[in-house]
Amino acid sequence: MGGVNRTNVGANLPALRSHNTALVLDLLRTAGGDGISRLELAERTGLTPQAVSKITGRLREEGLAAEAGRRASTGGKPRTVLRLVPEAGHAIGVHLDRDELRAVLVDLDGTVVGERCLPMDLGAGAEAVVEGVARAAEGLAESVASVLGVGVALPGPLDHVRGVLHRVTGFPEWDGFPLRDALAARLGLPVVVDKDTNAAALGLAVADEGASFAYLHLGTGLGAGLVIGGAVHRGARTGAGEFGHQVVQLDGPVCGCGNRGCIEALCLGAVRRGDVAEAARVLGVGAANLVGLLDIDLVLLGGRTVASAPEEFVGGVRAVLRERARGEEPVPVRIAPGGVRGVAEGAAQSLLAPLFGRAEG
Amino acid sequence: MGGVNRTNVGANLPALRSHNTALVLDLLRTAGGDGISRLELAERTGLTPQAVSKITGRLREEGLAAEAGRRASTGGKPRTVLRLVPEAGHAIGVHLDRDELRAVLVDLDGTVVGERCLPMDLGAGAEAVVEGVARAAEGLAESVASVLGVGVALPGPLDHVRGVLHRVTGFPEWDGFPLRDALAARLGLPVVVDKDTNAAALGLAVADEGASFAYLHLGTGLGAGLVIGGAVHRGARTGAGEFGHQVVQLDGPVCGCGNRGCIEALCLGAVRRGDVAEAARVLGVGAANLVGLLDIDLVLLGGRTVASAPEEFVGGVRAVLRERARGEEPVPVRIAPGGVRGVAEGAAQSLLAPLFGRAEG
DNA sequence: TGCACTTTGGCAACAGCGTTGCGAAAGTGG
DNA sequence: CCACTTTCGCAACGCTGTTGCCAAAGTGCA
Repeated sequence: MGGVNRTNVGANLPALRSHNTALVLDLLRTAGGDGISRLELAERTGLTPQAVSKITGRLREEGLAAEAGRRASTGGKPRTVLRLVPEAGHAIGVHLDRDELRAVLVDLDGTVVGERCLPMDLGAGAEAVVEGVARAAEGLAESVASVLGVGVALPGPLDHVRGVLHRVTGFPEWDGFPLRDALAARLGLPVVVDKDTNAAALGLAVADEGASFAYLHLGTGLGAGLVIGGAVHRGARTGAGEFGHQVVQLDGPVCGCGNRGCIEALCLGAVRRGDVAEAARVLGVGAANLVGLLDIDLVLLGGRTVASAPEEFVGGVRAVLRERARGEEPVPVRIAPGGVRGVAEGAAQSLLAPLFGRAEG
Repeated sequence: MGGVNRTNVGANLPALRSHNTALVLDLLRTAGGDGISRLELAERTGLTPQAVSKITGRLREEGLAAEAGRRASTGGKPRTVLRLVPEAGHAIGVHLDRDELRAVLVDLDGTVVGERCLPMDLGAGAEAVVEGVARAAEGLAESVASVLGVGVALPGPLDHVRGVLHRVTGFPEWDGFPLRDALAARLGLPVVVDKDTNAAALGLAVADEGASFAYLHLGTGLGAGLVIGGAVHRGARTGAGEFGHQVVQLDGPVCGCGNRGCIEALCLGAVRRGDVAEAARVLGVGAANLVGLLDIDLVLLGGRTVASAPEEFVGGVRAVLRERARGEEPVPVRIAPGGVRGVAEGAAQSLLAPLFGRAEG
């Protein structure tokens, strides 16, 4: 995690403070509108009530937290409920898809408070696209006092750390383009670039803290976002989640990637033939492989193709997982919530994540 | 990490102190016999030289670290080299295989300073096996002042957190046996139970700090130990690493697990037919799937079957990975160092790991 | 041989973290 | 109305890494 977590770096007092502050903010966020009391925060964090009081005191001074009524008494002074002040900060998330641009403005709570959607050809060239994204972001940012930054999600492999695109599938002219720096220079704001499936996974990870799950996205291609222990796993070269080109059929039909028997080729081939049941079965075999390998606790499905026959896909994948579980409780399969805005919302979350101690995987 | 890392728990001063201490100890360990100076420790940890001096001062008082000569001067006072005192602590690692028991005594450095190996039938019943392990451990512990604990590694699924066995493959009588508690009660020492592949992976992870790799073990079965970011990934139910029953051949030959087209069935089938090249190719396809999914940076091979034809297996797996890399630098494939003692050594490391801030994945 | 300079690393004072001790505030229940 | 419970802030505290400073221990040139 960001401050003190999972790193081989020394910790000092400021790091300790920001770690605990982020922890409290995260609990305030997940508590949502119901709020949470100081003593509950103390129990959940393991800190003493006094430490929580100091931390929440600072947060209230900064305007990030506020008192919000009180609980019923249990025989003594009733607990004061605290809540996050969502309007204290905003972030912009942009989903650059092949044919459209969708930008959302979210508050600290993750609630969408503004949205723009316009047609956009990814092949129109870097300058035009950067300008389009910048205009959309500026338009959204106008309505609020300050914006933490802009998260951009798009298909294809890229370098998440340096914010450089590799080979956006079907658009070779983007190869090597430093999207993050170009956009950051144009907007004067922090920018984070991420793969669309990872952004979607991050958005989904906000709800279930500490969970491990896979988000399988079946649209014009097939990809996955992996969340392990609450953090998006991107791998050493940000290339993790290459789910579509997992081989599940030795010497099977040739795939566009050059290999044989990739899930993507088999799955989309079946869809093209109208055999949704077979597509779901192949997807299920891949999902079962993934579940077995990583021992995750949830599989979420999304993407246009899945959306066209959600129940068949969920049912088909679920059947394979149940069969493989051999009597034990199978891993649940669900449609990913969030719909068409999921990727853009997740992209915005990549800016909010550090604030809540959810660092890079 | 243990104290402050990757957890949603609050941190206080003692946690901060133990985190930094563990960090310094870990650097002292990886420096090995060469030692490391205070200023290098400061650079590597990001702490100030003064903080490092205080920490190493405490370690020297406790006998865990010592001065070991000095570096050449660069124009001023030469740096004093510090090193870990390996004899300051020991741990015992036990590898319970189907037909033999191997126990090692290692010091803080991980060096094996004692070993016992005896035939042992896993089917001889819980009491007999526990007693055998206990005697071996006691025999090894005699020679040193104090032992941190005992790590036991064995095949088959188990609950690493609670130390309870599930279904040791081929030995149904072990189902549900609380091995950790039984052994801890018998020995009066902390005990950790782990799957053999995970223990081997942990042992290998000690060398490469922060690395992500997969250890593929091909013996009488096929399993994997996954190390992600320096920590062994066991998954929610300690079931991660089910590599052998990844399906890579839809509707392929039936496997012992009931599915069709599992890597294990295909791979061992080929070995049985004497077709090592095909076995290596199948293993390579599985490895490539894994590399693509997790974007790891290394594949290590081990186990009796691999050891019988190491170059063919490494070459075969490497060929598949190179083909899939499509021109980019392929992920390296190597034989896992450690040999027959690797699992036992890794089991011992699970006791040492917390001391060096390497916590449970 | 001596002196200027560089580098290491310990001593002491310090700021800031969560913790502890304690008491005021704000309820319930007889 | 009073005893009791529970919440929560103030103040003092212990301990962390940090900073300022200086002694120690080398090199290199005159």
